[in-house]
Amino acid sequence: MFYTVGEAAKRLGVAPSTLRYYDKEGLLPFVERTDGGIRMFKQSDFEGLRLIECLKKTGMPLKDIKRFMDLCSLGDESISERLEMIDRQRERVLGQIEQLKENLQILDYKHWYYETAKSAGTCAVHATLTKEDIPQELRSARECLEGKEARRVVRQ
Amino acid sequence: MFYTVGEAAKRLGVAPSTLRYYDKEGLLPFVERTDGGIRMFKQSDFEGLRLIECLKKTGMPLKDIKRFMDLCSLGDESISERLEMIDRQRERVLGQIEQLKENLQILDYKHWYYETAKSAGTCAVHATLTKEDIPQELRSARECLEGKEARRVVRQ
DNA sequence: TATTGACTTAAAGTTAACTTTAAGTTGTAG
DNA sequence: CTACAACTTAAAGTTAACTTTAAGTCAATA
Repeated sequence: MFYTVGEAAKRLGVAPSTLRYYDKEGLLPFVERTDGGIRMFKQSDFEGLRLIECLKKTGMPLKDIKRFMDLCSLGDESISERLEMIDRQRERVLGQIEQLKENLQILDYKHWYYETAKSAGTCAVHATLTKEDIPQELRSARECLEGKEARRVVRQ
Repeated sequence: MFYTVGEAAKRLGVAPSTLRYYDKEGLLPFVERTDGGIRMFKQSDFEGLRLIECLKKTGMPLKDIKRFMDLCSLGDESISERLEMIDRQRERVLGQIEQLKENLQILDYKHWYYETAKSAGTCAVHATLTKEDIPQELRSARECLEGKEARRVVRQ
């Protein structure tokens, strides 16, 4: 069972032009053609496409994804290097999640800030509040916004 | 105590040209100038800059950040709308974290895949493995890669 | 007061990742 | 066999977010 570029694109939720572009950039060396030159996406091609999707959604640039695909074409010689690329990407994703969680805390603080201001009818209410009025779990985000430098305690 | 654009940029870990660009785009309406036209970043400006950083790192486009800054300039009238923007961004971040976690599972599966192939010296080893050989927690990621459509069971 | 490094702006250049356009080809349905 | 929708490529266009360049100004130090 085969898919044309349009059908494959629909199944993946991307534009056909995107798949053609990826192919042109060398990300899809596994896609075969009819004698007439029409791309035929096989069932097994979607595994590669889903990995590309995964790498792209975790921020890997297309040229690095191409590098990975090139390694795949090299066969068993390149297993270690592919593993290294995967591991580096895993580390990056862990870092991204951490950073998003930190930024989420700032947004949580801002949510509280504007909820409070909305109730009071004015942002000026925050001048009347003390540290203790800030919900416990939002205080560190508040300090981050205040721009307290992460202090490094150095003892000699 | 004031900072020039270069000092502020260093403190924030960005290029001075970036801050000038943000200013030109209207993201920094709060930054004042000397008579000679030199930007003077005050301590309190850094709170705005850190919020911009937060919104940017969570994927908000600059034009939306500008919109938020414009709302801030409007004063208490715009509290509700600012709250809505913050809440929408929080939702987006929660979604981003979820998506990263899903993609992390795929990378975890690929890590196992290549670790196993590396030990065996060939990717062909995976043809000899059954579902049961795949670590429990990696099976759903594997199925995702295989591209099983999320099946909707419709009973009449 | 002269030097000098950091500042200013406007405008052009860069990069990634597509998307669109134009001109032509393929392959299926009637 | 013809029509027509969907395919093909190459090349140009788009967008966001900067960065670089060029020409000039500011302000702290010798």
